[in-house]
Amino acid sequence: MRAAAVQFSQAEFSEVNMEDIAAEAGMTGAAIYNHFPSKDALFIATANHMTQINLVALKRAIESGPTWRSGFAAVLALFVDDTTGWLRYPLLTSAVQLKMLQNREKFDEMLGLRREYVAQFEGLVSRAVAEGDLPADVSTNVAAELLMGFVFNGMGAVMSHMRSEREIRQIVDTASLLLTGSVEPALPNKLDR
Amino acid sequence: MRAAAVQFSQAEFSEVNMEDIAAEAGMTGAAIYNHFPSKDALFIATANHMTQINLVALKRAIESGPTWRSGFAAVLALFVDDTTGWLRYPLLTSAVQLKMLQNREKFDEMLGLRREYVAQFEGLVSRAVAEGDLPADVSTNVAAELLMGFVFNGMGAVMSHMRSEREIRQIVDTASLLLTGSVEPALPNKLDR
DNA sequence: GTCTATAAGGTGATAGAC
DNA sequence: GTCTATCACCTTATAGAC
Repeated sequence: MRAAAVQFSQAEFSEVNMEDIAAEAGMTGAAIYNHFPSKDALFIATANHMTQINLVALKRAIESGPTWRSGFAAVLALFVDDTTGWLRYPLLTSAVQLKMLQNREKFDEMLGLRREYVAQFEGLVSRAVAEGDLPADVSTNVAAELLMGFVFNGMGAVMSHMRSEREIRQIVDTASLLLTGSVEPALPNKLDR
Repeated sequence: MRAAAVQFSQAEFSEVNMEDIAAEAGMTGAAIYNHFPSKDALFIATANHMTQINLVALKRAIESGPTWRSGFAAVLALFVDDTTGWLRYPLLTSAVQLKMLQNREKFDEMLGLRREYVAQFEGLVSRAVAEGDLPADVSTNVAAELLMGFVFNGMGAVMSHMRSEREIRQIVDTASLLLTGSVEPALPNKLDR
């Protein structure tokens, strides 16, 4: 699945062939079929694995801060260290979204995970409203979808162009500035190390 | 090119075949080769066309407002009416970015256009600094890349899930709220109608 | 400028030996 | 569980009639 993630994050689904993935994993294409019944199944298993692992980190980060700002800063901080080892595949994340829209049946588990992501961001938005940083009449769902899109798709797109550690830290700090109005250090995360 | 844009915005490059595009345009696959020498060339021509048209609208929108907030609001307002007719292809935009990263030589014209987009957003950021809404030590380039990513990739991803006119208006208003702190009506644009 | 027919090349998946 | 060999299918692109 790691080899698949690497390949699927560098080219679109149809352009990645089983030989490429197998080579990355040190075997031949046919051997993959001892572990996954099809290319589709490998893609879905990999995407679900990545999404599940990152969901746990997302939940912990959001719960870690006393204010919505610090919680959100902790979410952004995940990308600096790639805490889970599965956060640096933004193009794979986009590919999953595209295929999910095209084929909702095959991606029912992914759709459930996506709803959990949105729920996490909805919690963040609710806290921002309670703390007086967003008006009470904001649509919690739309604001949550947007925050999630800003982080995973927007920031992800920028990180595709700028990949050095220094640049990623700058991207994260600037995103925090644009979205929360300040660069708040993600203290709880740092204590984890 | 319109037919190609429709198809390329609904599935990834390799999953769209020439017959699909031709059918959308009312011909057979072979006929396309009287207009474009290859599938790649058709994709690039379509992407460049879309990008150029939207760049003109982006420039006008950014220049239209007295403050950076109103300029940015005008940019967001473009998506409500799809002023150019070429703004509702967010998945095509993402696909272009992926292929551009993979094959920089073939996309040299697109890379030039992308730099012009960034320059437009850099102007917006500079004005925000001058107006005291962003600190002077912000990286103009990174902030501009992020704003662009938030709008085209972040908001685009949300619009892929919510496509009704009402939802798009709500997405745009909420994005304005999250990124500028207020929902500012894009007056100059409205006067254009 | 569009069509039908087809060549040429690549890929997912399977069979069967080890 | 991995390999080699191969099948079956699909797609881009071209040839040549109209």
